[in-house]
Amino acid sequence: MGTGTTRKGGASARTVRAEGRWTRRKDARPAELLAAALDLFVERGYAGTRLDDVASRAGVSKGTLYLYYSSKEELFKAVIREGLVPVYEHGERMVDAHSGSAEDLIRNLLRAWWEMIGATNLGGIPKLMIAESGNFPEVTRFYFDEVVSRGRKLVARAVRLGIESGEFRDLPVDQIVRLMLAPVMLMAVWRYSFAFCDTTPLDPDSYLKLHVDVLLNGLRATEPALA
Amino acid sequence: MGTGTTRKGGASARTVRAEGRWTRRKDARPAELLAAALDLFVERGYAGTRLDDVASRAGVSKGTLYLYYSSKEELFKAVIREGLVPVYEHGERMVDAHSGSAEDLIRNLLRAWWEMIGATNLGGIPKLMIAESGNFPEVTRFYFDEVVSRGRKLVARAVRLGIESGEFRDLPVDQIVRLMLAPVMLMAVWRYSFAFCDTTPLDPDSYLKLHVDVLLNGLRATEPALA
Amino acid sequence: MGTGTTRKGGASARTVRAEGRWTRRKDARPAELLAAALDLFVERGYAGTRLDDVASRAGVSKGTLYLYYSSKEELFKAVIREGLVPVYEHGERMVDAHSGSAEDLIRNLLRAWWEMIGATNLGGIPKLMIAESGNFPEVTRFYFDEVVSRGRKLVARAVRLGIESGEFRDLPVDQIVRLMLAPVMLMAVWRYSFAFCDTTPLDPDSYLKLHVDVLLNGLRATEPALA
Amino acid sequence: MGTGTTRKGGASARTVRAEGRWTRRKDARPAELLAAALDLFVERGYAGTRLDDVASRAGVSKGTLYLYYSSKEELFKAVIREGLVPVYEHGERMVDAHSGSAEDLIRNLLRAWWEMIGATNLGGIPKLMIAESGNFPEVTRFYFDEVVSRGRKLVARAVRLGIESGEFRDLPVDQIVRLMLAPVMLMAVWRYSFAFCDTTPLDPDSYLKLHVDVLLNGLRATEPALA
DNA sequence: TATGAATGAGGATTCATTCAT
DNA sequence: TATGAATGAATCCTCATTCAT
Repeated sequence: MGTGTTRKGGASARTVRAEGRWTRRKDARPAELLAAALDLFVERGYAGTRLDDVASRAGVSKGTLYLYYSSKEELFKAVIREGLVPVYEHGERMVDAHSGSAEDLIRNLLRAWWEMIGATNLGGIPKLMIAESGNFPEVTRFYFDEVVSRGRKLVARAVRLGIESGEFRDLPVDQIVRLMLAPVMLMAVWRYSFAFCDTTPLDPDSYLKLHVDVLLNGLRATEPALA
Repeated sequence: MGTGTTRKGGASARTVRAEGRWTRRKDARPAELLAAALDLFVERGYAGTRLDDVASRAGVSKGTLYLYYSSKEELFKAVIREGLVPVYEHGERMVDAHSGSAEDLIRNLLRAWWEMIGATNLGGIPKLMIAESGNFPEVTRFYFDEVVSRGRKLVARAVRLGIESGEFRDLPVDQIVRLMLAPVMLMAVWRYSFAFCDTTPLDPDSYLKLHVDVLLNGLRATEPALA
Repeated sequence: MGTGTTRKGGASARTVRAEGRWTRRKDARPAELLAAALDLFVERGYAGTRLDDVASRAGVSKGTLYLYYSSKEELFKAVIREGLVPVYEHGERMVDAHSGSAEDLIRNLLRAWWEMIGATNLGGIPKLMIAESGNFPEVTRFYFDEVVSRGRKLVARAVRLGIESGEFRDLPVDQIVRLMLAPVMLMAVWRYSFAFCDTTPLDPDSYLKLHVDVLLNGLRATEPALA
Repeated sequence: MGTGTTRKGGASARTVRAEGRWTRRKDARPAELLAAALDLFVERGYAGTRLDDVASRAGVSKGTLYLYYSSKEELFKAVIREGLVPVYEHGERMVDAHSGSAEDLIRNLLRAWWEMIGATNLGGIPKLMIAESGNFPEVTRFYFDEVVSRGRKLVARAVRLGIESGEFRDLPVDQIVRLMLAPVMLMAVWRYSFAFCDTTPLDPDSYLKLHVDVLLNGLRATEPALA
């Protein structure tokens, strides 16, 4: 998987002779391993995943794993650490760069989250982290600080913008943030848990749209009749 | 451990049911076992839970577990099966008996869910089921059919009531149902995953109140400005 | 092995019904396991010994070992700890009780050491400890303090007796002690290392006799020529 | 490590042997490798020593080891084979060349053994061989024949000289030989096992002197009073 | 019904060995 | 000649399950 696509980027292929096959391989390995591990951890949980399976899904032998990660736990930590943080860094730049209505910003944020995380296999990480929180308190704390908290802060900035500009009513920001995130987060979790049972599956786009519409409508300040 | 004292309380039950002196005990055991198993499964996951620990938490020996459940998997299934179904039966009777506004019904349903499930240790079951869905497809299907689907239907009836009565706008019911459930469900999952990291914890009551307020406000039909 | 002989002690066999078969078994287990472990550790070294082999030599399964010793290292420690210490306690009582010439005491001590340790399979412990000293510093220290040091002190008391009574010349005691112990110790080590190569094996009794004769003769005070 | 300096000394050897520029190096490698291997084998035992560590201590990569020794076992054999044999050849020439009293010869032999073996890191070989005798019977036999037996024969010649010349009593030679060797041998073994625990360490020179004094005194023929 | 000793299959981890470069 | 990435057999250890009492 990763190998094929990587090779496409012919630019680097030009230097193949200089780097040697192994060099290219060695550089690609960690990413391949993490991808395989993520898939299996999400599907079967930490304990239910055999390193043998991770290895063979990544197309290497069991021993090779240990050249890159010194234990199953380290592999798990790497999956969590390397997973979402980069995406959130992107998100922060997005908010920094924004100019326009809070409403637009929120729409964009939630949509971006879905597109970059929820709809990709990174979306399995929240489920994984929920499942294993009890067994890895330190990793959980890392995830909470680096992902959950940052995500909340991101959205909180947008909400505060809206309140300050008068777009939204003045409601407790941290609660609003949770209300905003819950449906998207849960939809991601759902994909990796109950989706296969669900005979009336959701269309993510329209669900997302409805969520934002209803929520923003509920928040809107221009609502004299309802107060 | 708790066994001795429990037996005491069985004195009256013994005469009432006119059964052998072990009957009360026999009935009580599974409940104790299931409670212990639920707690541990939720905390550590299925694979991470040792039957030894379940047994000692329930105050019995490991062998005794096998008198009641023929395998770890059966114990797990029982935890799921006996857990939420009775509560949902209660919920159905609640909707059947309701007369009044859809708004009130929804308020009552969500509050009842929280009080009977979210705030008790039954609230761990959704987390557990999410975590183990990949390893137990059949149990997951059972849970989905008997719990998730029923819950959705329950809420769907209330939403439809509101639409029919003109309280709510005419929006896709199944999506609205999900929007309604997501925050409460996630709050329950949170209690068993990230809560211990969260330095700004939520007050469930005010959060629930806000959720219903904002959501119902967003749904309200009297909203000419938004069309 | 241990089982059969244990059963002989009919006195305890009388209470068999009361104790049950397992009880007797359970009590005997640690000793059986330690005996098997000692033999194999001595023969193959720590790393070269598989717990599987220890178990099957003791007539139990691999898992049973772990009911008594929580790891291979703990088993090793137990082998060392339970091995020689009791014998040395016996030796100390021997010196305490002694009255007579220092020469006799030394003869008795060395002979007793050989009979109780060197000639039994406890004699493998010094070899084992020498071989593994680098890998288990703490155990080595324990062994040194509880066995080596005590043994030296024991013999030192006897030597000092002889010097004080005028039987021996006044020579550095700690060096004399080492000279006294070296041949017996090495003979024990030899049994578990090179003995199988040695086509001219030693008769321990006559060797021991010669050692004591030559050594005591060398120490003797009535040696005008050497002063 | 030592490589650079060693290479320097090879300048003349290169021209003498008229071989490729790597020849000197090629010859040097095994010595470096054997030295590294000896140190680690002695410290940790055969099984406890990783070839990775041997390689890095010798300053080469793991693969390089295999250019010189086809397996770990071959490396071990080489360590034993190349270790003491040359020294014993030297010892034999020493006895051949000797003229003088048996007493002097024995003093010289034991002192030479200590200086060339016991006090150097070759002294670890006896410990190593004791520890691994059970796992390498063939190597043990080699060692026994080429080292132990030769050493005994060497000393036996000296003892017989003394008996024939009337210096010593007529006692069983093979046992006397063992008595002679035991303290020095054990002192060497000690350095690599319990020395680090020993708070009252031995001065090898005075110990050796005392040993020879007491032993030879014990052997002396002019002892009418003691018979 | 209750116990807990015993079992052994399963999986994480290590490390000697190979081999493409 | 030298490297070090890759391999997989070997072994420790865990824990669900059994069964004699």
